[in-house]
This record gives sequence, structure tokens and C-alpha cells, in this order.
Amino acid sequence: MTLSDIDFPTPGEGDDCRMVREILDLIGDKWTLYIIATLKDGPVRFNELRRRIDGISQRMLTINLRSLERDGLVKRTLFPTIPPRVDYELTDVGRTLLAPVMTLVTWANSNQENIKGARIRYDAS
Amino acid sequence: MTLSDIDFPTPGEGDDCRMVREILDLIGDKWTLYIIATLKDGPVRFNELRRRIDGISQRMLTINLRSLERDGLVKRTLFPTIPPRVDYELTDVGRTLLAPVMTLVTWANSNQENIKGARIRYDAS
DNA sequence: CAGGATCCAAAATGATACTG
DNA sequence: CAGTATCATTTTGGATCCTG
Repeated sequence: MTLSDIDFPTPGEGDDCRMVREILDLIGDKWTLYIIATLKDGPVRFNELRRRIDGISQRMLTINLRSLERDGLVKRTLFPTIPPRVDYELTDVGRTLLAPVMTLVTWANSNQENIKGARIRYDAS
Repeated sequence: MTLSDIDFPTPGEGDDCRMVREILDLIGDKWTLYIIATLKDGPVRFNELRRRIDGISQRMLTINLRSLERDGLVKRTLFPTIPPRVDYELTDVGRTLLAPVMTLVTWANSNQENIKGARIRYDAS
């Protein structure tokens, strides 16, 4: 399979064509990848997620979790105790996203020196 | 290879750890993926790119091409004629990004109905 | 504990006009 | 043709305070 086989939809051509872009946006934001990575081994509670994802605000964690839940990638489980407890975990669909994301992360890891060098050369001229 | 093998760097831990995030940001913006996809078959001129990528503004095309050039993923070739002609094409490194991107796009394509349904169900409640 | 609500700063994008 | 410059708008993220 070559890249020529891919039908890259162009933006602004209707809902169907926007979907791929939307899904890529999903993982393109600042925190989603970290959330998915943090959930890879099983359920994690809200504040535990907050602690493990360094630098994320309560607000952004909530917003991103809601978005992932809406897209069916994360499942939210509320235990109506006092104080309340909420577990977040990847759904089966959410788990299938791990592999594609991994290939990108792997590429990023193996090309970072490359890119760092290119930037230095570019900035020098 | 499982996702557990991946070392997801956390943000705010220094330059090295930011790199993967930066590289993912690279393709996470609104247009870069379309630019890369449009360049997959060879050199394309500036205004031809603009025509092929529906909805992109001249400004954003320029900015994103500069960024890709700085990162060594795209090569810019100026022909000093009048009027000037500028060709853009993927570098060898840029071309290696096609495969990882493809796996994500493939995932997005095969899960869009899934996600669309999840959204409808979520919004209904 | 797990958030919702509000306000504000910053970043990304868009629109428009101009130029070698 | 291939940009640059400027301004306006939209989107995104962070800080802070409040609550069942």
C-alpha cells in the first residue's frame, strides 16, 4: 500500500470529508496523546490523571476527557460514593488508536535529531 | 511491540522531552497534512498548491511551508525568472513521514462511522 | 473528589491590501 | 507569481473561585 492509495479529503467539502481532519485534530491538540498514553494500562481516576500528566490544568483535563468520551474512545465510570469517585479508561475503539499513534511517536523519536539539526542549519542562514 | 514500549515524554521536562510533542504538533495543525499529501507525487508550485488545497489562505500556506522547510521536510527551489517560479517538494526525510501519517489516516477512515455514531449517541443524552 | 463557571492571555487562523 | 505586512477574528489554554 502506497500513499497514493490514500484519499486525503479536502476541507470544506461536507461532513464526510471533514471527519478525517476532525479525527486527526482529536490527537493533534496539546494533551490528548498524553491522556491516551496514561490510560493505556487501565482505569485511572481523575485526580490521578491530573497528577500523572504534568502541567495539565483541571479545566483542560475535563474538556479533553469529555471530548474523548463523546467520541467513544474513553469510558467514564462514576461511583456515587461520598466523596465521588470517577474512573476513566480506554474503550476497545480507543485502544485500537494506540497502534497508529505509536508509529507516529516512533517516527518522531527516530527523527528528532534530524529535525533539530535541520532547524539549526535553517536558523543559521 | 506494544504501546508500553513507548516512552511518552511529559511536557515541561526540558528540550529533549519536548521534541516528540513538537513533532506531533508539526502535523497536528490545520494544514500541514494536506500540504504533505499534496506534495507526495513530486514538486508543486506555490499557487498550484494553493489551488489544490481548498480553503487555505496565502498566508497560512507560506507560514506552513516555511515551517516544513525549516524542519527539513520540504525543499524550496527558486527559479529567478520573471515572474519568479518556486517549486516545493518533499525531502527524503519528509517522504519517510508519509508512512506513519498513512496509518493514522487509515485508522481515521475506518473509524469515522464509529465515531460519528458515538457522537450522536452522546449528544442525544 | 471531581468537577462547573468565569475571566483573561496567548496562539492560530483569516481577510485584505500591497510589492519586486 | 510568490510572496510580505497589517489588522481582525477565532480558537485554545490557563488561573481562579465555587460546589454537591
